[in-house]
Amino acid sequence: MSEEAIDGRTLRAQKARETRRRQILDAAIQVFAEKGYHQSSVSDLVQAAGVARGTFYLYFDGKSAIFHELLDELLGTLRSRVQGVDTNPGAPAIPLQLRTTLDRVLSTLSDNRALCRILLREAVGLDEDVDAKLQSFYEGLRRYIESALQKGQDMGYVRDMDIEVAASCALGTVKEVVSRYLVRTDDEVDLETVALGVLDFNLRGFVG
Amino acid sequence: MSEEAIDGRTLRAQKARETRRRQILDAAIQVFAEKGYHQSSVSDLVQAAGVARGTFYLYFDGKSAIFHELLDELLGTLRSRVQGVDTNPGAPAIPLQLRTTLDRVLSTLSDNRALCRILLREAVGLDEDVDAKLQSFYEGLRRYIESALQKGQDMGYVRDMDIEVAASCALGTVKEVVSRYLVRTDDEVDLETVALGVLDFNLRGFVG
Amino acid sequence: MSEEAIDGRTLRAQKARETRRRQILDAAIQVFAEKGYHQSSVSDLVQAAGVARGTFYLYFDGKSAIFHELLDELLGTLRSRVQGVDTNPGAPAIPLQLRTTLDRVLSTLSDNRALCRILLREAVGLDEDVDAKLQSFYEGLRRYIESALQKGQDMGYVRDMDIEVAASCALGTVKEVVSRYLVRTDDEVDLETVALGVLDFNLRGFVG
Amino acid sequence: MSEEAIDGRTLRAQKARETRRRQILDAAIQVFAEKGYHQSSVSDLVQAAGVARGTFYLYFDGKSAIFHELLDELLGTLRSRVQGVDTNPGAPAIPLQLRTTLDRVLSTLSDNRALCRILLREAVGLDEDVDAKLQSFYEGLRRYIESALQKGQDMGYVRDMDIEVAASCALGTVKEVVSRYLVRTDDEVDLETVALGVLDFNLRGFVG
DNA sequence: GATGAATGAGCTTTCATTCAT
DNA sequence: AATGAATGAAAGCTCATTCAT
Repeated sequence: MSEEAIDGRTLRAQKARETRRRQILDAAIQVFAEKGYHQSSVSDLVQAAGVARGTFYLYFDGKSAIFHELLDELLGTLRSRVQGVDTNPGAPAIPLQLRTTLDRVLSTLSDNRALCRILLREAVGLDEDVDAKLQSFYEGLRRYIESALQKGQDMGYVRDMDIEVAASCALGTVKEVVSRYLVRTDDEVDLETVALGVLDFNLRGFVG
Repeated sequence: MSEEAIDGRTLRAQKARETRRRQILDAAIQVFAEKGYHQSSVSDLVQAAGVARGTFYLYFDGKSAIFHELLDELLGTLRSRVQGVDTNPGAPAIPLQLRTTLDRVLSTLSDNRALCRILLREAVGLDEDVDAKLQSFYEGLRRYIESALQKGQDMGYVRDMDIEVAASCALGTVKEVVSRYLVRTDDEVDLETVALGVLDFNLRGFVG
Repeated sequence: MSEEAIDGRTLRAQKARETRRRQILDAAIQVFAEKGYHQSSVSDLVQAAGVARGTFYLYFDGKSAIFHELLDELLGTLRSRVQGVDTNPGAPAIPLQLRTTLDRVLSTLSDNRALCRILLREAVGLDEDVDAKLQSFYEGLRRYIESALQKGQDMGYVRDMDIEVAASCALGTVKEVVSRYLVRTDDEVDLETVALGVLDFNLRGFVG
Repeated sequence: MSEEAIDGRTLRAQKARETRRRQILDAAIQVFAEKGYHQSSVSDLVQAAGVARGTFYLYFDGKSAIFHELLDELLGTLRSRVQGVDTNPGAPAIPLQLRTTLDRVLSTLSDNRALCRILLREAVGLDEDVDAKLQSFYEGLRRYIESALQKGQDMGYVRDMDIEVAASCALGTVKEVVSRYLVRTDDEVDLETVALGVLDFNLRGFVG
C-alpha cells in the first residue's frame, strides 16, 4: 500500500467528511429557519439531513453547537461583505461606498432568507454566547458606520451631529428594513427600491 | 353578618388576589428578563415569586400564558403612550408631537428595562402567537409614523420621499436605539441626548 | 340561658350537621356514578354539593373516606334486604323466599342506578380495602345462597350437586343481570320479567 | 457489505425490538395485576421492566396505551378460544362444544391469573374506551351463548325459556366462577371440577 | 464511520389536603 | 362552622446526548 494510496484515500475521506458536514449544516439552516431553534429537535435535524442521530454527533457537538457554527458562518459571510471605508485619493466617493456595502449586504441576505430569519429571529435572545456574538457583530457594523461618518465629517460630507447615536440609527434602519422586507414577508421585494429608500432616508431624513 | 361585612370581606379577598397576581407577574418579569424565557422554568418563577407551584397555576395557565399576559400588559402600556397625530389648527407642531411621543415611549421603557429586554429579546422568535402580537404592534407603530409623514407631506413639512420605506427606517432607528441604550447596556444613559439625536437623525439624516 | 335552650340549640346544630352530611353524600353518589371515582376530583364533589372545599373535610376524611362511607351505606342497605332462609314449619316455601329476596335486591338497586354503577364499576379494583369489603359482601351472599341450597337439599327440594360452585353460579347470574339490565343500559327494563327469567334459569337451567 | 448482511442485521434488530416490547409488556402485566392500574405509575412499570423511562415511551405511547395493548392482546386470545357453535351434521353435540369452549377459556385464564385480574378488576370502570372494549367483548360472548341456545332450542335440546336473560345468566356464571376461583384466590383449583360444576348448573339449575 | 436504541435529567401540570381568616 | 387560597408531592412525558453494534 503506497503512501500515495493512503493520501488519496485520506483525501477522499476528508472530502466525504466535508460533504457530509455541509449536508447536515444545510438541513439545519432550513429546519431552524422554518421551525425556529427551540421548536427544532435534534430528531428534526437528522431527519432533514437524512443521517442517523449518532452521525449528527460525529460532526457537531450538539444542537447548540451547530447553531453557533451556522451563526459564525453567516456572520463571517456578512462581515466579508462590509469593508472599511476607503479614504484614499481616487477611492470611490463615500456615499457610493456605503451604497455598495448596503447592496452587498442586502443581496447576500436576500439570496438566503432562511439565514435572515435565523439571524434576526432565532438568534435573538437564544443564550448568552449567541447574544454576545450578535452584539459584537452589530457593534462592528455600528463602528463601521461611525467611522464612515467621522471620515465624512472630516471631509465635510457629513454635517455636524451626534455621530454615536446617528450610527445606531443608521444601523437600525437597515435592520428594520431587512426584518420588514426580507423576514416578515414572503413576497418578492424590489431590493433596488428599498436600498435607495434607505440610503435616501439616511442621507437626508424627513425634511432633508 | 351584615351585607357590608360580606362585601368588605369579598373586597378584601379580591384585593388580596390582585396583589398576589401582581407579585407573581412582577417576579416573572424579573426572571424572564434575567434568564430569558426558555431558560426560565416554572420552578424559577415560583421561587422568585415566593409561592408554591400550585399557587402559580391558580393564577396563570402556565409559563406560556403568563408570558402572554406580560406582553399584553407591556404592549398595552406602550400603545397608550402613542397617540394619533393631531392636525387640527392650534394643535402642537407635528415634529413636537413626535418628540412628545418619542419621549413618552423612551421614558416608559427606561423606567423598566426588564420589560425592554422582554420586548426586544425574549419575545422575538418565541412562538407564532407572540410573533403575531409583536408584528401587529410594530405594524401599528409603522402606520402611525407613516400617517404622520403623510400628513407632514400634505402640509409641506415633509419632503418628497418613499414614505413606506421611510416609516420602517424611522421605526428601526427607535428600536435600535432602545436596544442599544436601554437593553444592551446597564449604564445610565442620558435619554434627553439620545432622544434629541434620534429626532435630529430622522429629520435631517447624515447630510441634512 | 336555660339548659333547655342549650339543648335545643345543640339539637338543631346536630340536625343541621346531619343534613349537611347527607347533602355532601348525595352529591358524591351522583358525581362518582357519573364520572367514575378516579375521574372525580374533590373539586367536583364540593362543587356538586355546593359547599367549600374546607367544609368537605369537616365532614369526611377525604375522597377515599367518603367513598368508603358510601359503599358501607349501600352494602348495609343491600344486606338488610337479604334475610336468612327461614326453615321453620309454616315459613314460606324456600323458592318463594329466594324470589322475595331477589325482588327486594333488584328493586333496591333499580331505585338507584347510581348506586349500582358505583357498586359494580367504580368499586371494582379501587383499592385493597374496598376490594375486601366487596369480597366480604359477595362472600356473604354466596354463603346465603349456599345455605339455602343446603337446606333445600336437606329438604329434598334441591338436587344433588356441587353446592359451592352452584352458589357462585347463582350469585354470578344475579350480578351479571344487574350489570346488564341496570348498569350497562339507561333503558327502562321490566324487572319482573328479568327476575322471573333469572329464577327460572337458576331453578332449571337450559334443559330443565 | 452484502444485502444478506443488512437483512440479517435488520432482522436481528427487529427481533431485539420485539423482545424488548415483550419484556416491557410482561412487566406491565405483573405490575398492573399486583398493584392495580391506578396505583401503578410509569416509574413502577419501567422499574419492573428494567428499562429507562424514555425506553418505555419508545415502545408505548404511555401508561394508558400499554394497558389498552394488554387488554387487546388478552381479549384477542380469549376471542380466539371461543368459536361459533357448529350445527353441521356430524359436528360434536352442542353441550360438548360448549364444554370445549369453556375448558379452553378457563385454561387460558388459568395459565395467567395476572391477566384475569387485569380483565376482571383493573379494566372495570377504568375509562370509556376500556369500558367499551370490555362491553363489546362480553356482548360477543353473550351473543355466542344466545345463538347456541337458539340453535339448541331449534334442535330440541334446549327447553322453552327467555333466551336473552338466560344468556346473561350463563355468562354471569362463568364470570363469577373465574372471579371466585382464579382471581380472588391464590390457591390451586381443580379446574375440571369447577368446569363440570358450571356446566351442570347451566344445564339443569338447582332442581333439574 | 455510521447507526439508532437506550438513557435519565428535567420539564410542566394536577390535585388531595391544610389552615389562616 | 364555613371558607377557599395556598400547598407541594408526585404524576406523565420529552428530548439532547451516549454508546454498543
